[in-house]
Amino acid sequence: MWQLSTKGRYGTRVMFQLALRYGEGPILLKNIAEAEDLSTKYLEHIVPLLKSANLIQSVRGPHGGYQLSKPPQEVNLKDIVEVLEGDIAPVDCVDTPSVCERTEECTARDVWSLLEDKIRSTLIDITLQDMLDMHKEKLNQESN
Amino acid sequence: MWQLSTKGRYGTRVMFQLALRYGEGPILLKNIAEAEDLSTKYLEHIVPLLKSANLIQSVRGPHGGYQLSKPPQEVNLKDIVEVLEGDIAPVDCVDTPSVCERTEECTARDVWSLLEDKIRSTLIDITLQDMLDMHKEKLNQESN
DNA sequence: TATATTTCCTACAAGAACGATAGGAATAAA
DNA sequence: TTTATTCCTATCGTTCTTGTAGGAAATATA
Repeated sequence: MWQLSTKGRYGTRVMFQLALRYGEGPILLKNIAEAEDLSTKYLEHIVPLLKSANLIQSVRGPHGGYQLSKPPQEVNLKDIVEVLEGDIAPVDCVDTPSVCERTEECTARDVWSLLEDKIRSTLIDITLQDMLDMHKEKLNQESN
Repeated sequence: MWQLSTKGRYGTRVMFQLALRYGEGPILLKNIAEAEDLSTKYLEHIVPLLKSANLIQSVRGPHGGYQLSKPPQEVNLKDIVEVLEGDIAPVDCVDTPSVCERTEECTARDVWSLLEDKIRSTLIDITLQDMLDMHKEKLNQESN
């Protein structure tokens, strides 16, 4: 396929929820799961990826939870997707030429490389703050 | 994952080979497989997708094979990838809102939709003729 | 210190997708 | 009638996906 797995999809939504509540201290994973209608137990499987990339911090025990390591305007989607899904490139040979002997002569690889550049720059251009702004804009339009 | 399957990768390379030999009549699948170092038997599984989308035509029996339905400059990568991999969108809910009840309020979906637009326009912009040109350019550079 | 709360870690598992291989039917040229 | 080729269907092992489950470790609070 050509699609994000639940890691990428759910993980992004977790980051969005943490951005919504940035500055409020640690947020319970249970609350995030409820807000996004996801399984807490499954999120426990995904969240460590975000933590190991230092995108979020955790606090254990009562009053614990998760919070962003950096303010929303300093976190972009490329960072998030990359840690959740692996390389951005649509084919392995773009980032890891050694997987195929034909990489040098392969014109197909060249176009996938072009595509990767576009995807990467698009994702870099979107920060969590942008998502917050989009969210706020949506709420405003609803009330009109 | 977030990557093209062999359908998308091999299928694109088949289209490239057919573009290389456009106008020469039907090309044997066996020859394409050899040129791209792929399994003929496996390509037999992929090629029908291209045919059902009318991107290529087939001729059965001796002197048979496959050829492009349209000249290389009229075939773009979006057409190819879409028929091989399905929807271009990185998540189902962008093209098929009914898969999730949260589509209207979901800001994550909004950004995936932005991403789809970029991917789609990038792929539309690249034709098989562009790939032929890139290939030719490469050969020229080699000989210098 | 005891308890409750929360993250963290590991194992398990059903189902789907992936990446083929295999055999033969249908078609058509020579 | 033979041969070349596409076409169709079945099968198969492996990996990935999408979870569930149970408990260990850490820590705030009473």
